[in-house]
Amino acid sequence: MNVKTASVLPLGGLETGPRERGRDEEIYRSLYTAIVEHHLAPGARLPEDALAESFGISRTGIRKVLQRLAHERLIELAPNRGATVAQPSVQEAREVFAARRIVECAALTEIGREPPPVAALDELKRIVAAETDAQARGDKREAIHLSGLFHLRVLALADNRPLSDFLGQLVSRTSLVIAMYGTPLAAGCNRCRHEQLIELLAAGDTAAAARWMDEHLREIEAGCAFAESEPQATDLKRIFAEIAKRPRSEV
Amino acid sequence: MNVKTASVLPLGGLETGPRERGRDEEIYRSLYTAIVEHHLAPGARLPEDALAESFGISRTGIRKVLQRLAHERLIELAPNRGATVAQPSVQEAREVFAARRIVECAALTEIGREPPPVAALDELKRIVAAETDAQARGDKREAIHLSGLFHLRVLALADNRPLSDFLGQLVSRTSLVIAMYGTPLAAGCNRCRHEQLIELLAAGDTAAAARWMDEHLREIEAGCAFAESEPQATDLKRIFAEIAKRPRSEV
DNA sequence: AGGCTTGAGTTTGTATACAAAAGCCTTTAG
DNA sequence: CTAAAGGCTTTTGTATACAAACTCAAGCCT
Repeated sequence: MNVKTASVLPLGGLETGPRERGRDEEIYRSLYTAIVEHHLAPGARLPEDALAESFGISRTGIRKVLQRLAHERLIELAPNRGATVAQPSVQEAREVFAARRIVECAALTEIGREPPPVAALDELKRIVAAETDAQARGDKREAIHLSGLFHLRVLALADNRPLSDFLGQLVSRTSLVIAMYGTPLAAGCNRCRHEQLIELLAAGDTAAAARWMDEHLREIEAGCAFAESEPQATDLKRIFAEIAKRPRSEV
Repeated sequence: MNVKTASVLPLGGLETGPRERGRDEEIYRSLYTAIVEHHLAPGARLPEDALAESFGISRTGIRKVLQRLAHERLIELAPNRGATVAQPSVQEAREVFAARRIVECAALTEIGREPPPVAALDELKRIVAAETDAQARGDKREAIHLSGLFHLRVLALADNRPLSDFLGQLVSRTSLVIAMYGTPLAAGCNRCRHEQLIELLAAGDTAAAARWMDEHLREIEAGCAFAESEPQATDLKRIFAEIAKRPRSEV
């Protein structure tokens, strides 16, 4: 989609800007990934200077990205205090799950009674397969990512952009909630489950699909141990260097 | 809520910054109001220079506000082209209505079976009364504003912050849709309708309330004539001067 | 005569500089 | 030895300057 030039340059790049457009989109992507994949723990401070240096641009560019993340509630922006990775409270966590139940279930009952196109179902099957594979390899991060992607692609069946964007936010925040309150075993039981939903969708039984989704989300929520967590120090440069060199699973 | 100092200063203020916090919140509010109350037509250009001069701050502060509005999809931010008031396409308009149906109806069925607290119902009645009054005076802008507020306060019964924020965005965008496609008579039939919903809520009949809401939103959508509209030139300074001196209805 | 190119003027993109606020550490007095 | 106060450092807030990109229009070439 974007240019994806060879911007893995020495990171201490001499020239001020490689002039490729979508540079800040790339920076946003890096920070986003770092947060939802738990490379940055909730509560971690994000000083503008450090970020600017890490990405080789000035604070001006960083602030734009930070404000976008703040609007998506992935970070918190306190006046004169700067940015920190958001730490959703227990109440916020429950509200995120409640919102997901409402949106995802309602959208599922709204989609037409006839089964979705086979191409869409095939894509869902591919995601589940990749999810199975990731779990077999013990790659927890990829598994969480693919689980979120599955929910997103299911909602895409409703063909409603505002709703899809909103669920994207909720899925991201769910990732934060799991970072704070999630138990390791909670993410494990998704595999078989997601396959069940595909079957219900293929059969065109939207009512059953909605009921299934409600139960599924309640199980995930129940798998969280809502207790407090503590912040931890992080070194930003190492984290982003690792993210940059990782292969990217298609969005 | 915020300090609300006497910041109606001569507008050509000599000192660089009055130092009151919430200054850009106030600027955001002005722009937001100008857009949703149709003082700024869809497609109107919003040059940073002109806005900066109008509000007496530099472009830096304006850009922050502009990015927030862009994220809420009230304006569109084209690279190297600047900001314009969003012009939702017909498809986007329909998606906004569809999203509202899904969210508002589902939230209504989710709220507890017992009737809401009397204080909440009283507030809704007050809003409807103000709405009736505004329509009697022929104050179309206030009527639209109060109609949106009514929907927002109804959803507040679900007590879910993410959902409320999302509906806030959808209501704003509905205002834009009406600016582009709305027929003058469409907004007129809301009065009696809103009273009906209060009765259903008071009776605790959430299923009927959800059905009512679905039909209500479909009627509003049906009241729109989905055809094209043309941009128009605007003088920013006069618009914001008028908004600043207008009395503000709460929230 | 029409389309393409080139130029000025305008608007946005980005960096940097400076000022204000918050945090932290030292120092001092009780 | 503790606690409060003061300055010092770090970090953010804001403006401004300069560079790049786009718009629009006039002129030139085909």
